[in-house]
Amino acid sequence: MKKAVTPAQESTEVTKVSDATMRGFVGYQIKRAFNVIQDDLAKTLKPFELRMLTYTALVLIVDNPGMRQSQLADAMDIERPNLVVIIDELERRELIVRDRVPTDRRAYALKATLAGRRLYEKSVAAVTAHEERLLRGVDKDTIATVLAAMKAIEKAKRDGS
Amino acid sequence: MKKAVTPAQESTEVTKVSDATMRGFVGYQIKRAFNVIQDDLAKTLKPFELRMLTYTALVLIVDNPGMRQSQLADAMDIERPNLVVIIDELERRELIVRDRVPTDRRAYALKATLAGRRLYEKSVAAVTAHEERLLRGVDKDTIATVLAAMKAIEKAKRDGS
DNA sequence: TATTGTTATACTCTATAACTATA
DNA sequence: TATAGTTATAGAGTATAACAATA
Repeated sequence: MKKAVTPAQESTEVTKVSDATMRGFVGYQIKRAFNVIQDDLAKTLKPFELRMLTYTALVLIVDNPGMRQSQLADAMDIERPNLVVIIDELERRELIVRDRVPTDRRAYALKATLAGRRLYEKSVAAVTAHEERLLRGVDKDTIATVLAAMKAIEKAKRDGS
Repeated sequence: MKKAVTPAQESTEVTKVSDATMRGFVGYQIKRAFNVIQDDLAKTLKPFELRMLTYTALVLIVDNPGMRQSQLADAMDIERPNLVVIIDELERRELIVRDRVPTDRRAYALKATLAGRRLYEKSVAAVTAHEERLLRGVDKDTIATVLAAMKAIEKAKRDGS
């Protein structure tokens, strides 16, 4: 939720910033873009009282009913303890339920309620619109290329460690 | 710094997770890749006692001597108050100095010290190697496409607000 | 009045260790 | 012993309001 640059800051005597050095710093540019996305997404999800993490969890649970928390944490690439509060929040709002798994009483099978599925429908539509807004000016092929590159980065990590 | 998936988690009866729904969620994939980058970068910078933010600030100051804090915050897309602690840390380590601007005694001109420039040289080399490692498997053209897409997302934000 | 840098503060995300109950 | 989920906690990033000094 950053404010726009003020005119006063734009017109100074100092060298225009550093495209030269930072151009090669891919992580820096991805961070900046991610901040923009995260910021706009937060605004988009606010009317639904969801955040990126609660939204992602809800979508994954609706699409994969019966999923366990450890599987969901793995899918979301977050630690189990951090997922607990997310699931707590969705359960408290009665968007999902924790069902005990009969064959393994340690685990929960996560399922969306009707209210959860309804919020899912509305919020997915809003997020789709949000992404179309931010990605206008980026054609379909480019988006596919970006997604492939993001997966390649994840893969490099898996292979390297 | 996530651990690898255990074999036990990989072989379950639950549907393999949801590429179908999440594929369209570009922000989700960028977030995952950014987490990987951030994580690997943190390890890369640890020997230099730098983090992504302190590294970025150091690089920008070395390349743009005389920059003011408000300009740097703007370049880094963070709020002024959050930059203060970053600059404090770099100054405490004597990597940069805050010089009063004679023509505007409210502002500081930020400049790197010799030690700062030396750390810059070493850390930039390490970060370059880190990015080559993570981006092996992504060709030059694709990287250029990704960078252009990231800038387009930033632009969409600027135009939209 | 407005801007630069600052302090204080609060919220979110992330990560680890240690616990419980089950397996 | 190991795993699923939990609790407690700490570190880092981000955002806003309010202040002093200066313009």
